Amino acid sequence: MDISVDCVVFGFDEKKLKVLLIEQRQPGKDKTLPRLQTALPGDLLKENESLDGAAKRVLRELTSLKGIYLKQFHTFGDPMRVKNLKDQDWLRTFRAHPERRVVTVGYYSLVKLEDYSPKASSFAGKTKWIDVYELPELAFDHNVIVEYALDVFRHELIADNIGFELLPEKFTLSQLQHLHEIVLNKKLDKRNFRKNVLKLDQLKPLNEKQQGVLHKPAQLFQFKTKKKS
Amino acid sequence: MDISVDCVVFGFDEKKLKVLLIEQRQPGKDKTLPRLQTALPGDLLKENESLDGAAKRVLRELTSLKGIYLKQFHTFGDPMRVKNLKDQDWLRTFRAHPERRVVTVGYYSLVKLEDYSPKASSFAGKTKWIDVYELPELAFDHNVIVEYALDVFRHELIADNIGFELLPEKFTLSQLQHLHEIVLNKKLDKRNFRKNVLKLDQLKPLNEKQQGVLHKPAQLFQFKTKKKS
DNA sequence: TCAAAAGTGTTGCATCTACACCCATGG
DNA sequence: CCATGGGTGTAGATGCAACACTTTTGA
Repeated sequence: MDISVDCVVFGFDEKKLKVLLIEQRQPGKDKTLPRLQTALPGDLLKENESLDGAAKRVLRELTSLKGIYLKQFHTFGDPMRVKNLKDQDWLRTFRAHPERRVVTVGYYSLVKLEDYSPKASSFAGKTKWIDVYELPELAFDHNVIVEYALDVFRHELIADNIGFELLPEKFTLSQLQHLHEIVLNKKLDKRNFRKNVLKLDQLKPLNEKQQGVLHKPAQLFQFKTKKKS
Repeated sequence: MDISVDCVVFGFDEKKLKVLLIEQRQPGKDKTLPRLQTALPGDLLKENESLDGAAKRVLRELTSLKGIYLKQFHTFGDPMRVKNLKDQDWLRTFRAHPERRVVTVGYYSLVKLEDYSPKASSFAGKTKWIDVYELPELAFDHNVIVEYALDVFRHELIADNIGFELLPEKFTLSQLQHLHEIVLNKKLDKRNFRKNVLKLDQLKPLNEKQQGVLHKPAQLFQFKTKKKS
């Protein structure tokens, strides 16, 4: 039995909440056409690696960012989760033991898109940001895993206001609010949102304003400091 | 690499919050004295078993109760978690591959003590209920696992009022309140507690009162119905 | 009649929601 | 000077915490 980690990497581009996916053209075998496989980044756990370590490694292979928000949220162990035909065909192209059962530990991660640049080196396939609300069919049970991650993320966004993990280093309150609105899928009141988020005392106003916008430039803020939970 | 599940089974006896543990005398090897090993119930995942299935099986082997509250809460994968000496000695007494690394998926469970009766058949060792606030040193990282479980349980007790899962079928509001007080480790106001818990509309008052108590007998309640989350 | 826990409402305070107008900037 | 989003305060409603006395039963 194998163990893997899969990472649901969320990013935010001012309009959409996105998930980082790996797209790979599956070589056509015999008469069948090549299929496009889309999957979460993940990998088998190495012999001397912790779970968190494996998740970090997977992230490092995707991007060179450090200090990214990363959290284990659930473990998926259906005995059949990697057994269906198209997934098996695909696994055979790169796994030593494609037929083995795999239990996977799900992590979700929040990255600042402004800093993100894909690392070409690793992950043979191409990485792609895809709107979380418009996901294609993914490999294995990865659609389920993303839904689960999103669910947990929403709860933690409300409870811990971790939204700024998805925004640039310096951001405006409107950006933060838009993010919340998209993740939670509902409109929020501007004045109330600002009161609430400022009361949490996690944001530091900067002596700096937005530049080059065609309206009144907004105050920029910065995330104060890691909070202990 | 192996995968196991470990179950943190909580029970409540009107005074204390307890955890069900397995106690086994570890045969002394050579000159050393026999040691007492205390551990969470758990087992390796079988080839065709889901994680939830394995957790249920472990529970079934402890007790004949069905329909018990059971929830996955975290997965523990430190590469060294089963490697220390005393744990290795013990593992050698019953594991086919004691040296193998084990990643374990933690479940916690709530059982009604009134219905509980230990199943002698399985788990060679003896089962024991131990106060969660006075745990001895447990095998592996089981102390950490219990702490984690307790933490999650507290949050879910507040959020979902799952307390009645630990009480007899019929219970009084005072019993429920005492349970909350012990789990959360703080005193609660009687009137407010009753208002709150009744507002949730999960309890059905019965046409029945406590019997044989030397004070005004209390109204009995029953948990209404499984709520969907 | 005593002891022991059951049961019950109200008030003040804090929090949340709903809501509309002026401001600063770039074009 | 116009368009665009930025920024701000309040009143009313709601929710929550604090608090004390009467009731019922068994002994």
